[in-house]
Amino acid sequence: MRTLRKDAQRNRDLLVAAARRRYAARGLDVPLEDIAKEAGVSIGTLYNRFPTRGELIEAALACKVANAVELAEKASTMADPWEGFAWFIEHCCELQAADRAYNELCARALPDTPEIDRLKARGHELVLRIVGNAKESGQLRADFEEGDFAFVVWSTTTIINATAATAPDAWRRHLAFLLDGLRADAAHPLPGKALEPDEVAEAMRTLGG
Amino acid sequence: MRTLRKDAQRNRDLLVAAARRRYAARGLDVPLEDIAKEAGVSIGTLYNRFPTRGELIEAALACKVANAVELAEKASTMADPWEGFAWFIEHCCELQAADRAYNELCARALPDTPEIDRLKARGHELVLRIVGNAKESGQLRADFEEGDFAFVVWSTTTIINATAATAPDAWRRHLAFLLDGLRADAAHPLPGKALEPDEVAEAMRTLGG
DNA sequence: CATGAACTTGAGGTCATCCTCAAGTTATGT
DNA sequence: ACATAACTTGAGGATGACCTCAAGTTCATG
Repeated sequence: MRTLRKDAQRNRDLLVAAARRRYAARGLDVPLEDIAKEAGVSIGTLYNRFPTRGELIEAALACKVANAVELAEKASTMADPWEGFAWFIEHCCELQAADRAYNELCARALPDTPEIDRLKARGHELVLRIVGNAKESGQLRADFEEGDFAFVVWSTTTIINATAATAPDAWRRHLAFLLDGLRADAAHPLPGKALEPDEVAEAMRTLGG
Repeated sequence: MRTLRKDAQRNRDLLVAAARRRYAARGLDVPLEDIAKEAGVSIGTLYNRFPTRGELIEAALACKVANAVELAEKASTMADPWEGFAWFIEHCCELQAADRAYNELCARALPDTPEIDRLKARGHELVLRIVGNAKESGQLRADFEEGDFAFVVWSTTTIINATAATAPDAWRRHLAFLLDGLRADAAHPLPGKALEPDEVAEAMRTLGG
């Protein structure tokens, strides 16, 4: 990608910032014309910089994904593995609660750019480690698998959306119930088997379309 | 409501049946023209019978709500209170999994007609009883409240949507984790306090709009 | 400066869905 | 069988979002 002319770069920055604000407030389906207006730029300019919807979403939100990966980095090195596991989940949910766009992203897939792929691979690796540590320490139930992780996040998305306006911390209560069910000493036999990583990816694609 | 002319009644029935099919397959946002076409009737006729979107949704789906209330009736009289509680939740989730429209209804509010109000009141009463019984028997944790019930249902909606195509029973695994966390012997202290019934209603309104 | 390439602009074409209404059709009661 | 109220129809106006492009403007470079 060649470097942009100064005015073009400025407009691009304005657009990304505007997109972040509108996405956070109204979700990923906000009309593109709203974003252009918020940026103080014409709709044509938006299309010049971001020919497809996905490119703008990625420019606006890739940093949020990086953010989540940082959380995972930290969680994976915490002294108490259960604390690391629970802390990571809690902070993922906080990200969702703070930003409607991120909430929707948890249930849609981002476009596959090299940058996103790298983040995904790293996140994947870290989740494996976090889950593995917590199981080894005997605190996380042994039948919890990596594929169950997506469920934990998905399980709070509707709650967060529903209660954002009236009781923005309500999801914490639900999460506490669920975490209690994930402790080793709570375990009862499970029905079915966990999803494989590619099944999780496929499921996200389903939701997006 | 006066009785309809014979042809009008027939068209109404066709419309309701068509709406059920389209809603179940594609969700509540399916275009009205699709429903009219599926019913083999013009769009004008649809508007004659159902001047507002809500009226058609109600005509098509009130029976599903009645269905859920029947489940609650049965659950509330089951011999083992924990079984009743878990059985009811499981079957609510099955309803969601079988019908995309019902899934969406769990997170939107139905219009308030006398019929719906009656069902809601009865459902409310039965949930109180189911939860009360399970707590009294010492199987359900004592800090679970009626307002937490909505969370249990909401927690599966995204999972059900995401996995409907690829792993239609995956939600059962998640629900098993959560139920383990709801057993009395799993209880750890909870953050925050439960939602009041009016807060739940308000939250549903938020999601719908 | 001057010139061309890069960039911006917004009116307007396209599309999908919503909803209405004037004209035509059908059921129903006498 | 007839009159009339009830009903159906589908073309088309209204809306809102998408996306394009020809004309105008600004930047960067010699």
